[in-house]
Amino acid sequence: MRDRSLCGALDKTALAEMARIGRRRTLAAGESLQFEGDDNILCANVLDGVLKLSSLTASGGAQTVGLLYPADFIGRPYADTVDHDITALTRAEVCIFPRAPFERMLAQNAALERQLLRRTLSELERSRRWLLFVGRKSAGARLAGLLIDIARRMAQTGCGTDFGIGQLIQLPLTRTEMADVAGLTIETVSRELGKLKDAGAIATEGRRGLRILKPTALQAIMDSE
Amino acid sequence: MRDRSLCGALDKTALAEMARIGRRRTLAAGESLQFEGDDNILCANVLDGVLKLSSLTASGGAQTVGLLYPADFIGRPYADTVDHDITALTRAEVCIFPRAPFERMLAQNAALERQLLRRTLSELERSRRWLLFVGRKSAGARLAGLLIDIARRMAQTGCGTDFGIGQLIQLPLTRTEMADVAGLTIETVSRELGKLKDAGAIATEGRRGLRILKPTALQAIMDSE
DNA sequence: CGCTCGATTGATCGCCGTCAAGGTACGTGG
DNA sequence: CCACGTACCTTGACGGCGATCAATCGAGCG
Repeated sequence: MRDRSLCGALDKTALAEMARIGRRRTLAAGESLQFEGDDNILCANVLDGVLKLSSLTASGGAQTVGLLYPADFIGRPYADTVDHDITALTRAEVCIFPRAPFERMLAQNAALERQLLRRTLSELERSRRWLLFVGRKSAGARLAGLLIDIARRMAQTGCGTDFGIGQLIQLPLTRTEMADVAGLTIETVSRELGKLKDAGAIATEGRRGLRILKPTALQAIMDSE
Repeated sequence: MRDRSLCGALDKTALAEMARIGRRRTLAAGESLQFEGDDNILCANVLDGVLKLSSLTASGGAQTVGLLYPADFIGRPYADTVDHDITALTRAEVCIFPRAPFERMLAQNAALERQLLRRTLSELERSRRWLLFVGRKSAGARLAGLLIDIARRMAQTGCGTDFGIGQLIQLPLTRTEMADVAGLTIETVSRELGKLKDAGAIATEGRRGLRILKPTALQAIMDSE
């Protein structure tokens, strides 16, 4: 896993330095690493589990603006305050770096900085693609897109295999959390999941089990409108 | 302006190198610099004018995922293909760098790379904040937010002043383009602008003239729901 | 002055949010 | 192992916001 994370860019001494300033922390599901508005004092790497990046709106509703999987980077170097809440969706493990020494490492290690730049660029791209979804697509399409994205990421994380047809996936999100990502309500999520089941595109197993039975059908729904 | 752009990070020899590989180009309003799916062969800096980053949906509708103002950076180093159309909204001037030599410069110039990293991080943050808007806010709130954002950016660009009450702003977007940014239809944009006028928050002058008469009222609408 | 494209205004419809009532998974304790 | 309770999820009825369809208006240009 190390080679997919930031640390893939590092040589031996840099790795040692990284290990020196970092410390592991385990988060329980629902536990938050930081809140919007906090002083920005840390960066981190996700080692295990899934976390969300979210903001609260005035009316109490939440909008999740990103999901974080193993090997993803957390934090925003050079900023003074934190822009979003970061909360563990599942039990999660992260490797935390205090921001100041981390920035010092960045300054001294061009390879690390380049890696972070690449990562940030592709995160920006992800965010923009999702913006298109939320801005223009129907509830069904958004949900299909979310499921496909989750399935892909979980498969990568799990064991490097592509996600196979009918394989059981453990969803890292509750219905409420899926609604927060997609910009929908929990009721709509439930109904649209029902439709996807009726269409035979997916099957559910308990609250968090999911099987994708017809990837192409699901993709078609995602692309439609 | 140079000190707000990427080039602010450069020393004299680097600036000369940059000038050597870059070439200016003028775009007419509506002209595109690149299209989604193209080979990724260029990066650029916006010198003047406003451009949009957009994607087309299956049904022909467009979603604009970002606006680009003077000093903003265009392009995605390290990627093979282009993710979005880039189109000039107004007559615009850009400074184009072929991607390969630009990446070579990045590799040799840590300060330039750091500057680009900072820029990308804040662009990611902008994108996520807008995601929250599009995901959760009413049509009126989205439009108010868009107007405030445009006013701020245009004021910065224009002459460094904060945007004053009642000052005339030339909108760089048509109604259709505003709709594409906000994820609305042109009719809804028109109606919501009407409401904002009725409320005395703004005044319009011809198609593209805008005055913000009550910034606080506008901000309240933006924050509401 | 007239033409054309963009903007406005009106009428109607449908998706999805809201409110409300069960129903089901899953953990806890007997 | 089963009963129970709670939190999560599903399902239904209804209403409103914004999309869609359609007609008119008006600005800006030749």
